[in-house]
Amino acid sequence: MEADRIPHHPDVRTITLQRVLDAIVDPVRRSIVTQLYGASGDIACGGFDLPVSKSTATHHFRTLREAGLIRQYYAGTSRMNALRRDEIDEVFPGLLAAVVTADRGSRETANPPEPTGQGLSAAGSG
Amino acid sequence: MEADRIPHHPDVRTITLQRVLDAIVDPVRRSIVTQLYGASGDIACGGFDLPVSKSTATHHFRTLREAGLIRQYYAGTSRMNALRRDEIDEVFPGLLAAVVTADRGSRETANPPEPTGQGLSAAGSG
DNA sequence: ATCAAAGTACGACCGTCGTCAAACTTTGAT
DNA sequence: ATCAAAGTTTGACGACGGTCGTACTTTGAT
Repeated sequence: MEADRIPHHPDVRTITLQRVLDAIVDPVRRSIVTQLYGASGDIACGGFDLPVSKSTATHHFRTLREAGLIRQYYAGTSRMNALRRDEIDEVFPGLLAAVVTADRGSRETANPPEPTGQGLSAAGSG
Repeated sequence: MEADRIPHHPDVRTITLQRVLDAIVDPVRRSIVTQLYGASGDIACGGFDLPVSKSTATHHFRTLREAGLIRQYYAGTSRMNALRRDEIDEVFPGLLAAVVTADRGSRETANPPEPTGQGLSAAGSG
């Protein structure tokens, strides 16, 4: 049956700052949020670049959903993820934008991918 | 000796988003930040309203300091705490403001002090 | 009907973190 | 010199959470 295929999503009024922070404090989950924030549309669970196993990823998506940060729905066998951007911004103005902006900046300087190479292509940092 | 009385403070350039979020995700520490944000000046460790023991408070202040969120200095036997507001806003624009704003709103609706009687009288329970 | 793909659910493991009490240090007042 | 106030340090404890592998479910294609 497809009963539990419609997971529970918290109402926007029941979203708490504590849960939102608990969600985005994890680097994997924050990466998911950042990827969704910059994407043009929704993304399937398998469409993210994540350094964890599938079962762990499921755990993270569930945490994000229960915190109220994402909305999940099925499309075939794929589970799509949508960022609840406007709703979050309604209850916590500026929070998501500030975190995503900070996160993007952090990833620039955090993953120095061994510039051993001679690649001059787009080495622009700044 | 007063050597270790000058605790280490990270340079603003070494402040990371991960540490900042790890710091403010804890409700006690976030409360400290919020109180500092709304204060007119610096506050001694003992000047905060915190629901934990002194040793635990020390631990939280240290975490905040090492994350780069506060600056600590002595004034007699009291250790003063200053929010590194401008510096944080420089590296993570809007983050502190968004979190503090959200936190204030949360505390409003988080401690419903038994609104049983819609009385205008402050039902002080403490 | 069969099979592969995409996720989920369930335990288990283990490190981290928040918590406290007790002992200690430094400072300032008497 | 003595004492109190303000924090710190240390060690211990317990809970929570991120991780994985395995088994399972649902869907869509053959």
